[in-house]
Amino acid sequence: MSWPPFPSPPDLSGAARLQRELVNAVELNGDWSKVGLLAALDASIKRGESLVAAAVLWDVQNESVLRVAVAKMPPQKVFPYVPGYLSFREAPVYLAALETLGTTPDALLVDGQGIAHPRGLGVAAHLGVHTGLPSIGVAKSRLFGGAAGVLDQKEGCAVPLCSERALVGTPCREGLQVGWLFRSRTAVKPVYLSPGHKVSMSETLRFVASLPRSTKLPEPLRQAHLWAGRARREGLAEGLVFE
DNA sequence: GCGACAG
DNA sequence: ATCTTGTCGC
Repeated sequence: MSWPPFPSPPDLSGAARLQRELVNAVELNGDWSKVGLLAALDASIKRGESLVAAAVLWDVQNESVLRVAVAKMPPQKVFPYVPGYLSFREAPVYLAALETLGTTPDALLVDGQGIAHPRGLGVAAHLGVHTGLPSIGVAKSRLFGGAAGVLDQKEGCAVPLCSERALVGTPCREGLQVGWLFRSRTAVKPVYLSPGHKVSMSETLRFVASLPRSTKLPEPLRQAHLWAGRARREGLAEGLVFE
């Protein structure tokens, strides 16, 4: 559970170059039926303050939180938020939180896009390729792709999220599926699911739909969101903050 | 030039 | 992402 440091490009063109290079390493297949340990990742930040990340180790079988780790990164070291480049901002602190967890999970569930990204490499896909771990992205809003059809209001329903244009240098043509629009709760805004790494399109939906959820976010991510916010507001120290 | 734009 | 009051529904 020790990974290389996460690269921090000097500018956006350098970041885009890295994304176009790493997108070729993304693997869109894999069986998640035996994923027992899941790590859910989310971050919280307030202007001028540190970026705080929470990694929640989730027991898939028992649907419970096993452990929670918190990591922080000083504002000066935090890459600016630019749509399309979120991984350079959040992945470094996610990596630190994962190391603190002390256990390598079987897979990652990340707050953000997987391959449903302008260059095919959202934060979930990037983190998956960097760590070699299977990953799925769950985003609360759209970055790339359009819904193929009308999404039913009923919870559990889904419609494909398809590419609005071809992505040069990749097999992605216009119209190719890049994820799912998933209604986690009846009459609630849907979430955008997309494969990150080592997972197929169908497994992405099957796995997320199998997770318990009381709100639009699957429970592991909701917990990560709560802990990240709590850690930031209450100034919790870095390290294991639960179990 | 204009609109879109994860967190 | 963050902040915020009221409001609606189970």
